[in-house]
Amino acid sequence: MATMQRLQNTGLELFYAQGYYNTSVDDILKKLDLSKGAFYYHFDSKEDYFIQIIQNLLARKIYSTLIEPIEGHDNPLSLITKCFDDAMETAVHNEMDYGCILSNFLTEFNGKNDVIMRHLNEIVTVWEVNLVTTLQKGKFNGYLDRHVDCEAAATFLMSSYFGVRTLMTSEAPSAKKYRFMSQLRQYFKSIEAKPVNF
Amino acid sequence: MATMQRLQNTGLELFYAQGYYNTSVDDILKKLDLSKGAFYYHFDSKEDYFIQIIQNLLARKIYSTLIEPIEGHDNPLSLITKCFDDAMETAVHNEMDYGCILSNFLTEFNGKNDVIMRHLNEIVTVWEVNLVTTLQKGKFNGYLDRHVDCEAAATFLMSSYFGVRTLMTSEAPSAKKYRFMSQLRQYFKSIEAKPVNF
DNA sequence: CTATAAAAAGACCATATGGTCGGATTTACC
DNA sequence: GGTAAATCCGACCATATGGTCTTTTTATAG
Repeated sequence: MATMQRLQNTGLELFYAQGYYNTSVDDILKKLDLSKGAFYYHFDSKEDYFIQIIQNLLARKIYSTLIEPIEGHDNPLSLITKCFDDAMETAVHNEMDYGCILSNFLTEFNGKNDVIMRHLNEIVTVWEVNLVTTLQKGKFNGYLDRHVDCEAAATFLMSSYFGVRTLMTSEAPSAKKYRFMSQLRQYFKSIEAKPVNF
Repeated sequence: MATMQRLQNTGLELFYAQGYYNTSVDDILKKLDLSKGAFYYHFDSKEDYFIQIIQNLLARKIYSTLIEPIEGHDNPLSLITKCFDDAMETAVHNEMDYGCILSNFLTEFNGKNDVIMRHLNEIVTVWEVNLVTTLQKGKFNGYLDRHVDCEAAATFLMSSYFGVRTLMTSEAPSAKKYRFMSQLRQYFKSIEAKPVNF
């Protein structure tokens, strides 16, 4: 694999596990047995490096785990349920889980680096737009109650997902997942299309 | 005010705004116009310093904003609604909001410092226990449907609150708050006690 | 084989960091 | 006023950090 790819992959790994500010360029170089020269040949700075990681790896990761799985013409509530369930199951089985990578970086860079924040927010927006669209389509197709505010539902879903991933990192992730999912279904039941009365 | 108090207050401020790893002891000292000697006279290390801040300031802060407001014999769903609304309103009006301080530190220290994580998790547990107790009492008093899983509801509430505070930091906090609250009420409607059929 | 450019090495630099330590200064108390 | 303890100062240290620069290696085309 090309050096540039290895650098980005290992960078994302370490930044996710240890945080951006708590991970030095030397840490990454040591892990790959590379030199400073190799690094600064491919990237202008640590910040430039991270931005490329965001665009090349993080964006795709979020897309493949949170966006693509909810596309389709089925009941969006079922798709979202399965999507969240799968994502959390991966986290549970990952002995070293550090929460939702996107949420973590949002927390780390908020108020500290506007450039990086813009890139992260772009990803958040893509997710949000996709969620809203999916919910609206679901409403149109008769899966959701027609009174549902899809923007609000999307915000609520994103919030709860970010939060539960944070909570899961501290204690009893499996129990947290189970409890979360049960209440997510409860919430979904309250916004799904009501059977028509004859 | 005593030097030790000033150090702790300013420390919490800066750690919240910039993160623990991204804030140096010198940063805090400069802001207070104090010297290294003063700092290391009162604290053994940066870590010891932070732990004292957690116990003296963070724990109280969480208690006064998230725990104490939901104590009482009224409808717990109303109390929680008002508590979250107030907390988020404070965040909205704070031009420089960095999210839920507890959630942020959980994210920053997860997998990096077990000692600090234990202290943070203790606070999380206190909050959780209080939420569960309040909900159970509410069920006993006929405010909640008798089928509600109170542990699950507490997890769901904590998750969504952590998450929405993170989301609010990135864009349109006021809109996010409004949307979140509307869906929180929706969820609450689905777990409140159902009127009895005659 | 050689010329050329891409890729990588690694010594070096300025600055920042957490932490130490001997001494100065302030405070409390007799 | 004198004394001892509490408080604070700031120079100093070892190490770490992001980044630069020159040199060497590697690959590739003619």
